[in-house]
Amino acid sequence: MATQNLDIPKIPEEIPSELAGLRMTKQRREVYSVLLHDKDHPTASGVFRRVQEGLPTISLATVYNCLDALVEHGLVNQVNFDREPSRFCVNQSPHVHFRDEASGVVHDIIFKDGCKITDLLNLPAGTEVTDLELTIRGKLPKVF
Amino acid sequence: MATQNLDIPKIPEEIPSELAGLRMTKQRREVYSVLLHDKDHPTASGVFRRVQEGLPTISLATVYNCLDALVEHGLVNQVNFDREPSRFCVNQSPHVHFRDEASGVVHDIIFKDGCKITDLLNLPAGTEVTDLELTIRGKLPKVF
DNA sequence: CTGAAAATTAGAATTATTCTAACTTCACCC
DNA sequence: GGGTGAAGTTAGAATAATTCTAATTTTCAG
Repeated sequence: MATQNLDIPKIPEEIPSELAGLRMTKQRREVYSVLLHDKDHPTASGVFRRVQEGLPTISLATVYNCLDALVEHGLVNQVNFDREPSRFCVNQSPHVHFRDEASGVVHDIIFKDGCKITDLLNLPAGTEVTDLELTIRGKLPKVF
Repeated sequence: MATQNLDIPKIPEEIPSELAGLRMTKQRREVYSVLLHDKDHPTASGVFRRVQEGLPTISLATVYNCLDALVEHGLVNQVNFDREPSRFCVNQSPHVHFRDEASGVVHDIIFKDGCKITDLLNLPAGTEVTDLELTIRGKLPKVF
């Protein structure tokens, strides 16, 4: 099942030796780099396959470790659709994930300016939201 | 003397023999009944444990089958938090799931009147939304 | 350089879920 | 009621994403 992104990504030339307090080992750098280049929400195995091209000796466990570390430090988002394998994308401006049922493609959807989802909800006053995940399934219009 | 109340059905006396086009076998009825009674988003194993009290011979596979059937027919919602085991609740008015990080408890949160989440999103005009899942993590205020 | 801490690795273990194949129950028709 | 085919249930095996373990390698501070 392929995925793709509606936005055109910009790729930083160089990843520094430390990011967000996370030491950038060559494995982590390669994993992060794969996600920066291919913004199509790959699974851990997908990342593994691509990273192997540059680092043939890397292990799947390391890919999981690296993804965990990157997610932990806020550099990467972990996206879950139902119980399917987790998918990963670089963390950008807040966005939600839309899966087109016809093609299976996952698109990033951004909010309209100034819109906050929690404004719509009857949350108790004073509730502190630390994380929020919205996934949508549907059909895109013909033109897409 | 034999006990006399073994086949008296639990809680909602009148779950009909068919619901939403789904034949209500005694296993499905019991699973549904558990979810109607305990609205705390149990996992499949949790449902299994509770259903066993009334139907000691039921198998875990059947619980999964029943939950699938109930979800398929729109009577039950399947809720996924990250990669944790799926949780289940009876389908009611549209709501989102809030997990309190302090207690781990999952709360149902309803929308404010007239609010539609898709109004906030830059979806291509004409996009048809078939399903939508919003999960939130956070901390409730002290008073809760 | 050296020792400790952190990271990586291969493979085993875990676990929620699905599959399989045999058995049972059900609904319908005679 | 009894026969029949479909639907549902069951126990146990299989699957697969992820995590764990224990051993090795790399990194960094002193």
